[in-house]
Amino acid sequence: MLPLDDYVPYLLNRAGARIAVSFSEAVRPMGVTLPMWRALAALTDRDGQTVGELSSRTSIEISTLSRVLDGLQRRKLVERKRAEDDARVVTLRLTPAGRTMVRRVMPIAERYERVAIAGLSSRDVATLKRLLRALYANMDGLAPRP
Amino acid sequence: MLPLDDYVPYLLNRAGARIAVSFSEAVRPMGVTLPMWRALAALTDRDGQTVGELSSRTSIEISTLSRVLDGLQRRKLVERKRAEDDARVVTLRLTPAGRTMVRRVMPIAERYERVAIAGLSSRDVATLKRLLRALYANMDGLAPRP
DNA sequence: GGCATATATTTGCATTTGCAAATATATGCC
DNA sequence: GGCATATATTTGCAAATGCAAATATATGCC
Repeated sequence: MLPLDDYVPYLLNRAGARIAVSFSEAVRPMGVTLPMWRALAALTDRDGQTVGELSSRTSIEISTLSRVLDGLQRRKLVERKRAEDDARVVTLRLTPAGRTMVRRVMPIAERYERVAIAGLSSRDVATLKRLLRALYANMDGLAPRP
Repeated sequence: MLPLDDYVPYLLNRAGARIAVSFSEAVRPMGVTLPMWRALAALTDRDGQTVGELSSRTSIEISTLSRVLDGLQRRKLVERKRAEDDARVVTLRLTPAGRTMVRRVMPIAERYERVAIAGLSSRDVATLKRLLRALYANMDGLAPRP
């Protein structure tokens, strides 16, 4: 039997959790949480996503995301608007303040990326990203059925 | 600026969270949660650890772990005992029922390991483990100061 | 057009979490 | 030995989470 710290799922969660805790602490002074940052970053990638799209993209559970959006909206970083073509969906847009916040937090995110991969060759980094995507995809079939 | 899904911290959390959710679901019928399983597995590696040791080893926050242990003790899978030499610490031991539970859950854990790394060469798996350990170590300096 | 069914989002509620305070014991110093 | 300080664990409490139910809107069929 493998010791706990030879299991990929454990190693993965352990590393992920540590980075998450550390990054959260770093951005707290700016008044954003990690899920908030994920939402802001994903909206920077593509503005005007719906709540459902953003949920898939960020892997934030949709009811949790709804409340994260409450916070972002209250702080006027994000705008919610019922879509014109399909009023079941709500589209999300960064406000100018939201974009400013992204510009302020981005350097921290980049610093954490750099710290995380410090000492790894760029080849290693490429491999790591590839493997993490593969792992995620591998779990597709086993995810809770909708 | 990188899109969200090129950031290592994001890829890491995403993959880790998906495996965690899926595994949790798989072991729920046996009445164990993921943190419970981690504790049981770590105690299988080495019996008689203290609560603090187990907390570091599993990366479960110590007050959370204390409550996880409440559950494991209530279900008679783990025994708590004040250490004889230093009565500040509590040592933890698997009961026979605890060992039985480990034997029952182990195949599921092994299946998840296999599914996670499906399609990866054994070289890739070795690389992945090495990189995940490196990442974890890299965050050492940035972790919240004690 | 009106009703039944489908999809998207939010809200209610119970559970889990983590920090900080409380408790228990140990060690060092007088 | 007794008190001050240090270490280990548990408990109180508030915040975050996820599931399921409630709400809002759409679509298909008659």
